[in-house]
Amino acid sequence: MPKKNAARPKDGTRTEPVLDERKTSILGTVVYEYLATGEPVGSATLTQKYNLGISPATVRAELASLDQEGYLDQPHTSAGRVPSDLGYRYYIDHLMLPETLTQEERERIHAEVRRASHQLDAVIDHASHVLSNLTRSIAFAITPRLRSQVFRHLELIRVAARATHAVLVTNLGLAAQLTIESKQEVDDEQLLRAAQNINRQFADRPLAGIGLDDLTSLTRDTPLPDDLVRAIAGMLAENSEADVERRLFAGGAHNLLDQPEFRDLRTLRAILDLLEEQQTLYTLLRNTLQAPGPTVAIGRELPSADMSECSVVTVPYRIGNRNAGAVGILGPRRMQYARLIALLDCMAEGLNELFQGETRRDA
Amino acid sequence: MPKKNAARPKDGTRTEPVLDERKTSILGTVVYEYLATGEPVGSATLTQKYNLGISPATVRAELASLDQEGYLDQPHTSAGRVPSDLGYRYYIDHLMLPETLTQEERERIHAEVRRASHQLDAVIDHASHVLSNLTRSIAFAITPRLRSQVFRHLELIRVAARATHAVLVTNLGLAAQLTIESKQEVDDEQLLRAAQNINRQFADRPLAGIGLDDLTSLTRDTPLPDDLVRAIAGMLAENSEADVERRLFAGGAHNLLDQPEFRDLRTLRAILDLLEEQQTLYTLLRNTLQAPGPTVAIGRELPSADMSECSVVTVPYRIGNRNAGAVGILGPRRMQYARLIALLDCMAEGLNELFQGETRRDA
DNA sequence: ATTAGCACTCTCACGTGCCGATTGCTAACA
DNA sequence: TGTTAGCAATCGGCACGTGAGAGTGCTAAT
Repeated sequence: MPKKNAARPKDGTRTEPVLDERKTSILGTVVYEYLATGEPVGSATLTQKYNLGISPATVRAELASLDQEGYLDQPHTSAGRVPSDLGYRYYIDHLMLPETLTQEERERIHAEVRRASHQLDAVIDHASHVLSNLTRSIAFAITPRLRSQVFRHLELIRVAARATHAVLVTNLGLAAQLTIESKQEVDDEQLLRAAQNINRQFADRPLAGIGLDDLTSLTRDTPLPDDLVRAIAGMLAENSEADVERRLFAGGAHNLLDQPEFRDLRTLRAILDLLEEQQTLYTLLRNTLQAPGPTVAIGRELPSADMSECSVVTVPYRIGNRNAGAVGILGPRRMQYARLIALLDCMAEGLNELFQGETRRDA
Repeated sequence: MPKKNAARPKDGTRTEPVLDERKTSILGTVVYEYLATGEPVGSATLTQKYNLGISPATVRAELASLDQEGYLDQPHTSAGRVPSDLGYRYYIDHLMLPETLTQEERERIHAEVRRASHQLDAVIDHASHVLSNLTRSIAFAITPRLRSQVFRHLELIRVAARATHAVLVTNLGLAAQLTIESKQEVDDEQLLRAAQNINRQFADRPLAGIGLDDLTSLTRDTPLPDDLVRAIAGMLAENSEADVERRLFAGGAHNLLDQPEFRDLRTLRAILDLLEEQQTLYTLLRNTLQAPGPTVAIGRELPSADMSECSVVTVPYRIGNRNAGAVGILGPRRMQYARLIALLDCMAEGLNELFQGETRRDA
């Protein structure tokens, strides 16, 4: 048998193509069939529904081999085979045909994205809802990093002698909020003058270009406490220690109830916990933010053991040329990867266009 | 038998006390026992565990009577009795003993409320999380009405020729956002001057006292389009047509998975839908906002048929002397009403104190 | 190397029968 | 007349057994 392991380089590939042609074909068919039906696939089904040119017995031998190599799993002795994490991985990296949406679908998604276009939170929220309905999975998204936005206004509010509330408004209308505790006391007058200075100096400047130097020089004549200035700078630069976390939107849990994978209440509960806790999903999106395109994580590839029955597909969106945020979906491992990737890509593209417009208007 | 239907007036009472003493006693015992065990209550249990002074046969007769009058239900022929909506209602209105929390519990709750005290959204979010864990139910809450807060700053951002984004900052740090479409075009200069005027005029004024008159007189010399001014006024006055909806925080769905009532996936799904949709819960809280104390709605008393297996307890919280928002919990009808009411009361009290402090500081 | 045949294994659905819990009824009783 | 004891009847739930169906792995033949 000729081994056609063409070493086509591919982004995000984690497995080398090491299976011979026949194994490849059988693995691909098993995954395809299982994605379609949800039933474990046996040798009979394979030979009857697909023209493989070999007998069930041979298929069985190959299945046993793929099983042993870790690409397939067997729910129980007398059941067919089901793809393992590795099997899905191989399928996605080497076998899957990219799906293209119809023009109508693309336009509908783009139209949906534009609908709530004037409010940033609403855009991201709406996008995740649309995705959730479209994919019948959990969809989640984070708002753009501040550094991809343009400074508009900073409001400093004294909430207590040593506590200041900072509200940041950008070109996209986002109001990032942060409460800062300072060691020294501040009064309204100080805050007002500092805010005036900051606003005058930074008006319409991209946040990416504002550093601590700018701030300290600015507030030299309005002596705010050092730690307060540093916190404000941290907020603008979106440092991780300043916990100005971008908001995470997640929804669509009810879609999971349809999936047989979640009949088990324990896994369902784990996923609901995950949604409430937010941190895990947030980190997940943040980590894939620098990826050039869609990222897929399958089962135990995911950071939490609670998600071992799930897969996550994420894709970043851009503002201008800068990756700014990301959207993703969380569903059972048995998901229509090709279609979901296409949908997510389309959604990201819609967001890109939307934000492209926003920045152009400001440039 | 003497009928001691003392007509004690009570807030929120919807049923008259019409049952004789023995029926009352039996109904109360059934509810009490069912709340404790979750098992349908039969005549044997009642006579053995509680000293009623009558025989099982007599109890059976009374149970049958209460059943026929609608206070009790029977899951199936050979099962004990379970309280109906009406039964719970009667219990809550006439039989339930108010529960008082221990000093330690009260202080822990108050401490929790104060923990995230400097950011309004965080306060409400945190409160609902605490409640959710404490009650092992779904907890939800809405942020305070604008009219109970004090104007701090209004920022007007031009997002398109005919679209303006308004960000309102109050003494509590809340940034209400609203995108306004106007018929005429506006430019940055107009918006800037209008915002300056508004901010100068309204600084530190209670939002409750700001009306359309104030606004129109203000913007007379900075001619913004009429509809834009009206929209801003609507935003400040929090008119319903300006959909500056206060945010709803809801969480704790995973708690429901423990409850046997939600083993049925359909009802679970309905509740998850409800949480995502938000409008129903929002309206629920809004409608009970003017109540003087806790409000209980049981099963079919609730506005949605999907909640027929649930009960909701809500309680408003105040800023100063004004009802400003509300917190609530949603759980199975079989809930520890007395305890939950005490917890909610305590939580509301904590919020009251917190906000009382906020306003005093501003006054 | 491939294939047909076959025995084996395992799950699932279904039917059965029994147990326990509870009721409503009736007749006796205070 | 209200209360009680006794009793037959009803029903849900559980354990058990059984049989069908699906699919495998092995072996021997091609």
